[in-house]
Amino acid sequence: MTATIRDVARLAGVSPSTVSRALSLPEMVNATTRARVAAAVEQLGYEPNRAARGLITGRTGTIGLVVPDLANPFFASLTKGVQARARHHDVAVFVADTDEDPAAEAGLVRALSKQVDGVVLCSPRASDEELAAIAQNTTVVLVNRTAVGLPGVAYDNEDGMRQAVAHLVALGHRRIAWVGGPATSWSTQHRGFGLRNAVEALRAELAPVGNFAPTYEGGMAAADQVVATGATAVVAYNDLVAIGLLARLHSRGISVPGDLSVVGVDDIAMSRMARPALTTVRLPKQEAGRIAVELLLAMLDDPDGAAEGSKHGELHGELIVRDSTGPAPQK
Amino acid sequence: MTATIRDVARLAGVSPSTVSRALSLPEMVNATTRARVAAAVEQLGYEPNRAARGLITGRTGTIGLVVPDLANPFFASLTKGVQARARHHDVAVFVADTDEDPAAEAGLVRALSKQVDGVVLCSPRASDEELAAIAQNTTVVLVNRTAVGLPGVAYDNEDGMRQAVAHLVALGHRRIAWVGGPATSWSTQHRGFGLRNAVEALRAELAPVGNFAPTYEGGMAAADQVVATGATAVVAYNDLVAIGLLARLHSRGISVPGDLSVVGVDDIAMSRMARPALTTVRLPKQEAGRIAVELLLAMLDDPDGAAEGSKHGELHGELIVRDSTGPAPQK
DNA sequence: GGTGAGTCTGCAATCGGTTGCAGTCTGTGT
DNA sequence: ACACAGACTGCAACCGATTGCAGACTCACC
Repeated sequence: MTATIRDVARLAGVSPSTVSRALSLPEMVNATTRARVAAAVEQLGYEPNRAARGLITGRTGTIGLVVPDLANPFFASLTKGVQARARHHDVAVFVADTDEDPAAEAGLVRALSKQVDGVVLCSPRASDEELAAIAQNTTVVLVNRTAVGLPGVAYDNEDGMRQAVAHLVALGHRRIAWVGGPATSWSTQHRGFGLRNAVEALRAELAPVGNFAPTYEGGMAAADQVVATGATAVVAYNDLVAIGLLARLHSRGISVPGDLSVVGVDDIAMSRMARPALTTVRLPKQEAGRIAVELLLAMLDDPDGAAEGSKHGELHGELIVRDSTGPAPQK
Repeated sequence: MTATIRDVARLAGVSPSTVSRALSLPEMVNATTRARVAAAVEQLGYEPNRAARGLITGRTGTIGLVVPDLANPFFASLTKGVQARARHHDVAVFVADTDEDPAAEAGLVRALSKQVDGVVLCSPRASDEELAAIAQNTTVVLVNRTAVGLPGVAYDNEDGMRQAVAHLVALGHRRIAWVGGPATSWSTQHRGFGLRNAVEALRAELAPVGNFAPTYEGGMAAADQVVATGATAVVAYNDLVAIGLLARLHSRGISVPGDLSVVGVDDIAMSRMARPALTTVRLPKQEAGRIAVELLLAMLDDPDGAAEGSKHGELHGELIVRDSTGPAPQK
């Protein structure tokens, strides 16, 4: 059906080996031969069979991506970034969605690992030990978190929280509530930590209201507790939670930002469309995917990991001020 | 590194052929031998190398999915459905995002087609001819549209529009505006058609305001024209457009649903969170992905297409009434 | 006991490439 | 004229599976 390397060889009047070399090690073959091969390749529209190549080289030209939930715009953007960068390197991407089920992750990665050269893993909930076990048999790059000994790309959450708090304090807020995401989530821990530091440095006060699902519903559920803290501003785990807060606050007749300022994290598309438009810490999502791919491919090209230094990527957020934050209300 | 079929054979004291058969054609091998093989497989954690198998069978156990934009929640849901169903069949999915560039599609599908058994293609803009050309060399299932001669799964847009119009007419609306998406989009054409029919059947009046980008910005841009038509209700191409409308109407001080009722299509997550919560025609998105996969796999198993009858899937939308529609204002 | 059918199992070819090794050819230095 | 290095190229083995074909063995039946 489709042309094989033998067809090309016949047409060019050379052996298959020469064709193979002309394609992968061009400097090893005579320029005129190379031209004949190129012509034959062109004429037949030949493209090497990846399965056959992979069989002998041990590389598949494919990477895997595991995310908790594709329908979450944060992960969708991440996937876009991974995908675009991989295509740029002529690498295909298997996407697997765990449906927010951390237990399924290990199995998925194991199944994937047989078919790919490496995996970009987005696993906010798994423990460091679980991750280490997974990385035992597969080349893995973490994304959106770190774990000792494993390469990864993550956000500088502390810096992001510092920006948010500085903004709020400048607006006169002194007591700031914090709606955390799942307690086991890496981001929850780091954002909480960053927040505590920032608040302390600026002589304000933090009022954590506990852990909630990282969803719109989570935000709705948290809203009343936020109000009860008496805080004049709130930082939410992410934008979905912040938008949930907005909804519940609105229905209780609490004005944003008049009575309460709200800050999210992520800057998903929806945040711009919320009412009031959400002030948030924008995280470069596609960028994270891109860097993760680069990291992974670099590791695959250099399995000994000589380039230890570059095994971590760190990305910075940027505060986007919109309409959900304003001056603290006068007592 | 990992166990091969030879290792298993040696451990079980049989030939590789027998191992292969024990796994793929169990009834061909003696029960006791089969048990020995099974034990060896278990002990070694053997799993057949897909590349090697694909080389000889010509099947890769992989399908491709091409979508315009993963960041669009509609396509993200679709992808989830495809992905879940494929995993259920132990088939991996390559995801490719064309970045809303119809020109890139053909190339992408061609590149993909070398590596997969078939492709689920979501291409709202391409012409029937372009699709036919693509399907020449690859097994393709269309999704979210139809084209003559090609298998696919699509929504019954006319039925959905009928539901929307019936709802609006029941609320007393007589003049209904229609904000179309891209003119070349299959869905725009079919929704427009369905709308005209429904409006005519119910003795109402349709006021089309032209074609806009299928985005929030598109909706913002369309809003003033909608108002200018004097309609008391508007059906938007999709939810993103509807939410854009909501935003612009709000900033102009036009009350929804007091002055104008708004209906979207899709029911993306964001619609529930809009203010007012959006009335919309819910399209079963994951279901579409699932059915497309089933269709594709069936075609692959039966290349002659004996099962002509089942080559099309049709899905129905369901009107979800929320707060953006209400009684028509009294003149 | 011999024959034939039937059931398993193994041999070896094959899929489409890649690569170590050896051979050919050309050109240069002496 | 000869030896030798260097540049290409081809042969053949190999990656890890699947599968047509044939051999081995069992069993029943005549």
